[in-house]
Amino acid sequence: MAKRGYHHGDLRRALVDAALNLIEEKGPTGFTLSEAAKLAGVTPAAVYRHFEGRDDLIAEIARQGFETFADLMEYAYDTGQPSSLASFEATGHAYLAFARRHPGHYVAMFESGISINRTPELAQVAQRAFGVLEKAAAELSKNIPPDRRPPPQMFSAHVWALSHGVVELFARGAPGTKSPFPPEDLLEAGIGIYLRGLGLIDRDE
Amino acid sequence: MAKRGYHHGDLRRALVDAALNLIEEKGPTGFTLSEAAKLAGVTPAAVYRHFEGRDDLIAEIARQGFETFADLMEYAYDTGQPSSLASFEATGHAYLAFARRHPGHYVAMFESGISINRTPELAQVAQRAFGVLEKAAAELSKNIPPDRRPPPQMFSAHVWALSHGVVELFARGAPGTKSPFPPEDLLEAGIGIYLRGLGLIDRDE
DNA sequence: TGTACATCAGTGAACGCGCGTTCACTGATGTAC
DNA sequence: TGTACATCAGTGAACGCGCGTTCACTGATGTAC
Repeated sequence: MAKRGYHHGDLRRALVDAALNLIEEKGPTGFTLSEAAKLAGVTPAAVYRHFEGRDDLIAEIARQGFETFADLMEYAYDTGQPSSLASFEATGHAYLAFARRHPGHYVAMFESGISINRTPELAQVAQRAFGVLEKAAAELSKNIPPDRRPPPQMFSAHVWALSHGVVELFARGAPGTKSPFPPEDLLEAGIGIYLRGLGLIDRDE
Repeated sequence: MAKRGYHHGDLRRALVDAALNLIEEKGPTGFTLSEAAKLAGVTPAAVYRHFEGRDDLIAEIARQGFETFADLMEYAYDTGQPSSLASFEATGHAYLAFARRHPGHYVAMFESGISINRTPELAQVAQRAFGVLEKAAAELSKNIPPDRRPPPQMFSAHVWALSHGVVELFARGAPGTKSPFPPEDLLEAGIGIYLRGLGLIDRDE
């Protein structure tokens, strides 16, 4: 058995894990401080030794989520280099992969209602994540003739919106809104068509 | 003053309006039955004369929302006829216009957690709305050579996802996630690039 | 037109519940000597 | 090695709150005669 600290060992982490499970199961609304504490085998009051309160716990989950998210995006970007096209496509895949593999984090980040500017630390790590997408978009856009080149921020926004929409509508157990296509295929095809529209992929490719 | 019914006149409608205002202001979480009743100038218990409970009230709001949404989509579609391209683009605009003009309805429909299959009536009206988009996509796709034509359901899914993503990320007062572009422009440009990618708009147009 | 009656929308009090948060405390762990 | 002490993570009881929902009721409105 791993070394334990004072009493519980690593309650902070245990609370984060418990809260993640609850968020995954019941959505951001279904999560309560008390239940997370109970899941971690601890009194609700104990939570206050590690977090300022409910919102602080959610914010910490979001922060960890953005951290992982940014790492994945950066890794994907590097994987695609030196091709700016491959890098761009890889970040798109990474987005969806993150949402699938870390649904609780994703919810805490985008649906929990906590502000991305809640703390400077949170804002910074979120910016790191989005920065990767923007960088990939900026480099890719250099391949477009200047006269028909949309602002790179615009087209990273497009990819982000498409990815987010696919996640929300089709990648979740969202009741009643099922697609006949796997979300991965849907997103990949969508980005492919989009890039063709920008003239970045050959029409017959 | 308009004719009043028994006591309140039209409490059912007043409750829906009150709930809509609350949802717009505070999100789906912030809405409570008691507060909606209070806003309508009535005791919480009175709500049960008109709705089975909290969820039933939300579902009714979603139903009305889908009704309006479907009407707008159909109107937009008709406006674009006989050009399938114009019809398709018009439904895209209608999507965003609806989300902007009826934010409370939009939230009740897509973010409240109520299932689209809660009642057959709700499922039916939702299907009517999405059916317009699918029809527009199907007609448009006839202009694409069969060998490079993606399934029309796929491409209505793309437009839906892009629209939803733009709404969620950029069209709302979502804290911290602002785009330097108006959501309308963002969506229009995105759909334009996408249609170019499908070969439905000339590259130089 | 006036009276007696039926209807039923809305009242007001009450309920049980779980929430987030506070507080003085306890007792296991780590540390100094 | 053993003892006295300090630390502080977690306890347990309590709080005030607003929630959704129920119930017997009341009294304004509509209707029959």
